[in-house]
Amino acid sequence: MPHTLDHTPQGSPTPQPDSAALALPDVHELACFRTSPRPCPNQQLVDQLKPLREWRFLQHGTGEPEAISYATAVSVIIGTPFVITSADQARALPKIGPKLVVKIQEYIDKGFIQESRDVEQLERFKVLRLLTTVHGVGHALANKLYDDGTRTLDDLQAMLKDRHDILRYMRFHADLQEPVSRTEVESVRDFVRLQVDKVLPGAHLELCGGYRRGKATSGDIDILITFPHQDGLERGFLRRLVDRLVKKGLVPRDGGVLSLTEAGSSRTTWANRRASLGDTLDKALVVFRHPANGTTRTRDVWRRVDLVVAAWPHWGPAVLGWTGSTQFERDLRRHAGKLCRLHVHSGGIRDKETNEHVEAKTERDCFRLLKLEWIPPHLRNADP
DNA sequence: CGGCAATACG
DNA sequence: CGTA
DNA sequence: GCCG
Repeated sequence: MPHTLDHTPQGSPTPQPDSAALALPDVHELACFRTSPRPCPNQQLVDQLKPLREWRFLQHGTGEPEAISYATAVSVIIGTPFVITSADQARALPKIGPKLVVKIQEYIDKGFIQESRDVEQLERFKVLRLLTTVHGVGHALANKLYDDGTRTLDDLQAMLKDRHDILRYMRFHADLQEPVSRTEVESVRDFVRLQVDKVLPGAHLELCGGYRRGKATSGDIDILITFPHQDGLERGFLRRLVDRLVKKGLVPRDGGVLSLTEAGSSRTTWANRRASLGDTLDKALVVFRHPANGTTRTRDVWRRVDLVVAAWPHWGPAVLGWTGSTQFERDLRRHAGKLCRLHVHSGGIRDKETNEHVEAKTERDCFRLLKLEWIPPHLRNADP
């Protein structure tokens, strides 16, 4: 059983008060067995390790071992419910090996990590971070551009004269870098809901992503849509919604739709072979015009919105998958594959053997299927 | 030394 | 390769 | 980078 809220009173009931090794709770290696609040007890340490993690992401990409190792290590520290005050305590944590122990020791001694400060000063680090803020520019292209001399966003636009998608996107880039407050996220959802209801009434909208995890601000806005108890109504809905948003001027016709995939619709409108293999979600990544309101917004602003339409029988996995955080999802799927012989993805849960879909209408159904204790969204902040 | 979450789409 |  |  996981440590739910293990208040370990530091002292009295311990047999040997002289021992430095007071009974501290074990920290599970998987984020889906831990609670990950934000901020966490070791927030300052996490803040120090964050640039090192990002640096590896920028150099190698998010899927490479060099990056994953740091992501998992930082995630473990986030999920550690006590303040780490010694190298021994660090060494006892899963995924924390010799290299990380040295870094943590340095932090305990000095309150900072020199390599972290050095990385933040690196020209290459700063520029890669800047370039990858552009939609469509990942670590590979960013590194190539840097090697070719790119240092600013103007440089980038000069270098990518043939990438019309990226050039069109740049018109909105400055707005899209601004953090979005929770109240603004809710306002955008209300604007979207208005249009959703006109396309087809009866939809249920749910804000996911960082917002649902309780973050004070969000980078983009994840809106999940379903039609409760009405399997099938969602087919073709997203295209009609996006068409309407474009016609209304809420999404720029020229470059406002970054991508539109209709995996769920195209597959099921074709024949009635539902629930067999990999139902997927329809999703649209758009640039959304959030109209001025005269008070908090004196002008229209552009916001990144992800619209995701899920069929009602797969609502649970959809909400679970789009709530995150990234590390929480990784560990969840690792656990599912390792112990439950289940395939988990945002479009559904399947038995690895029979390949059959397992119904999960709610998020709690997913936790139950995976034999996990419920972890509320605000304790799934397993990434810095 | 192999594995590290997942995978469709453009 | 880049994105969620 | 860490683990089995």
